Amino acid sequence: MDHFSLIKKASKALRVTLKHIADDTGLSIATVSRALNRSKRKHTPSEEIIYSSARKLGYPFIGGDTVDEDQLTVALVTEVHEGEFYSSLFHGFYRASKKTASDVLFVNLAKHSDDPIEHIINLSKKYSGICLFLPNLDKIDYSRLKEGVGQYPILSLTPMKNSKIDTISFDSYSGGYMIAEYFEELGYTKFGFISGPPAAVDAVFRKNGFLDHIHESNELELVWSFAGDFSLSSGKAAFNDFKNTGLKDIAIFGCNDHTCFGFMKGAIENGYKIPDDFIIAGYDNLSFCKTFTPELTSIATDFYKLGKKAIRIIENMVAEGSDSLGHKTMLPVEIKTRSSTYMDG
Amino acid sequence: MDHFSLIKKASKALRVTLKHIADDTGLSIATVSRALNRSKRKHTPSEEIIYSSARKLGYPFIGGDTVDEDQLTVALVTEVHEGEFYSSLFHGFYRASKKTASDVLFVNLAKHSDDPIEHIINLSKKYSGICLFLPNLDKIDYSRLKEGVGQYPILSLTPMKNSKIDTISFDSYSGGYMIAEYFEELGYTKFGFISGPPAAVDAVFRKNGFLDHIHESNELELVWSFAGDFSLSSGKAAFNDFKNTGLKDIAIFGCNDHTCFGFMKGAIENGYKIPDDFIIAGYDNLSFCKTFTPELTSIATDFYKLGKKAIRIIENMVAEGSDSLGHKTMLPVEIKTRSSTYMDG
DNA sequence: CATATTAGTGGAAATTTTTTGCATTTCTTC
DNA sequence: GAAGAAATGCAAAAAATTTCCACTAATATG
Repeated sequence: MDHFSLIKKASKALRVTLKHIADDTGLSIATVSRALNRSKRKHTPSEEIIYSSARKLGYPFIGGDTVDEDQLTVALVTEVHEGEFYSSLFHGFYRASKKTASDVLFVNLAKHSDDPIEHIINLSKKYSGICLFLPNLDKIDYSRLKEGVGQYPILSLTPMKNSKIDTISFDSYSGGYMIAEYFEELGYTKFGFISGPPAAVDAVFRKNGFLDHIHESNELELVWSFAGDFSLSSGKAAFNDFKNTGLKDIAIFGCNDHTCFGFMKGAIENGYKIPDDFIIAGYDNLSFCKTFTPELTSIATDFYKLGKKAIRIIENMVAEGSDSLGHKTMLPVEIKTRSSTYMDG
Repeated sequence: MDHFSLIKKASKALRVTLKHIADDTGLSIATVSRALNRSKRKHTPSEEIIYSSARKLGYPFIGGDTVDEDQLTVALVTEVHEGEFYSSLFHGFYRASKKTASDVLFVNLAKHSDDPIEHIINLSKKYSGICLFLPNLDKIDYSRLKEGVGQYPILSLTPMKNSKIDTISFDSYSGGYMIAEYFEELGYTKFGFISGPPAAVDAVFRKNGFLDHIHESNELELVWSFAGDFSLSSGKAAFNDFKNTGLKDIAIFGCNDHTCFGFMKGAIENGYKIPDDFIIAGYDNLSFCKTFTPELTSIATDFYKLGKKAIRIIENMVAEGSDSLGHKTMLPVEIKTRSSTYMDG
């Protein structure tokens, strides 16, 4: 079973029996039993009514998705949002599940749900392991979760400072660092930076990596920075700020691609030439990096590898009976250099 | 319950009982029963082993996701792929599920699965209704499906010619038509067109709508067309073809946004000015339409409305006990005009 | 038109599964 | 090493499911 699911609330688990269905449909228990156990559906009126009632009441012995023995089922718990990111995440895990013994089931958790933590704890009864991508959870949530699931394979895909739960994420720090190194190799000494929302731990790591490399060298200097929020419009705002400084020959790192697109859009509309007037690199390697003119240099993250590694970690936890104790796994990222940072030809 | 799920194979449903778990764990049936029925988990070694075995074997009475009475659960069956489209689709249905009495569960179906049709038929036992987005299914598949589920609420989101299953989709024909009308209003008489893959029925409708409006008027003329495949690179190829014609002052409709981005990219690299040298409009209204320079005029589809309408249709089918008989529902689309088709300021 | 034939159904017995009472064992703590 | 707490297994009790059998209604047959 590889599910994608989102469950709302867990009311008290009163077991549904054939008697309930019989009462609900007005038929006898015997009839209900027979209808549900027929190997081939007959689609008679009674059968339709029985199935419909069984679904409504949640009778457990319907739907033939029996689990393969020795196959783990890992739940990837997220909130669905718009944007390329979620498709990439799901698709990466989905591909990974085909290459591993385990299956992945996508559980969408409603943010405003009565009690998301309680809900995740319930999921732990059903699935062999859980991967969480829920950037909105705070430390208290994670503590409750850890308390609730006990020794259980659980893994967060959101880097958390000082978390008691194992995390796996991309090595954002190195990503930022690589950008700075690359800018230095190209001969730039004046650097600029557009930050993301301070609450996004991941964005802060990107920033730290970038700035740390600058500070390691006396030749390199951060001459401009702007507080963005990951959005296209904040990229545009960043450009307007940048324009007023009159700076040129500067290498800019925007901490995600969207911000860079906004910045470049503003620049092009104001007659700037990229990479002549400045060079710029982003983070995420969205498919649009190759669409934009100039094509945007960016840090690529591989969601297939993330999925594979996450599943492997869960599998190991299950096999060894070991616990999630706050280990951090970082996945390498890759720089994709394109024409936003060098001349064509 | 609002699930997102993908199920692989359905082996013969041998019912899992406490005895199986007891045999598997080496504990007694009584111990297993007690462990599974405790209101609060204790996370003792035995309990962990019991839960793990229960999960592995697929014991049904675990995981407290009891279904709300009178609430329908609709399964949206897709294959997960990369790209903004799937996030938008999932997010649209997800938002819609919050506004309706029903819940949506996303089922990802492996294309290469042993027998996807058999699998969907099994899903029909479990869920109140099914929405399919599986463009790869052929007419035979749909017939088998219809045969297998009998009178059951099922709905396809892929337009099919002559399908026996109800379909709901965006009004692609009108989308193409609107583009041609809009081009005419702007005063253009020479039109160009880049098609999509012929297998994509939806793309063919877009084309038909566009061409039909051209043919309705004696003033309008299709002076150039190119066979694309929805990809960025086919858009670039289209531009190279277009360049050789030397045409100017032409209004081009690319049957999806990606193709247009490729076309515009090629044009800009060759020193063309948009919208001065030609105007262009796409289809899908991807978020990147606003990012590109010039911003791309496009046909917007509203996935929230699609989800809401699809759920309503399923709800009606359930309420009236009516059948899926090949009705077609078209959802209006909207044109978003941007600077790829008119001057700024 | 009466009479086989067939499919569907409910009652109740038979069977299976789950829960619970109770004695025993195991583990922990002082 | 003993007392108390927790966990376990056995077996009885309870609950749930399946099966047997008789009955009914609809359809087909002579």
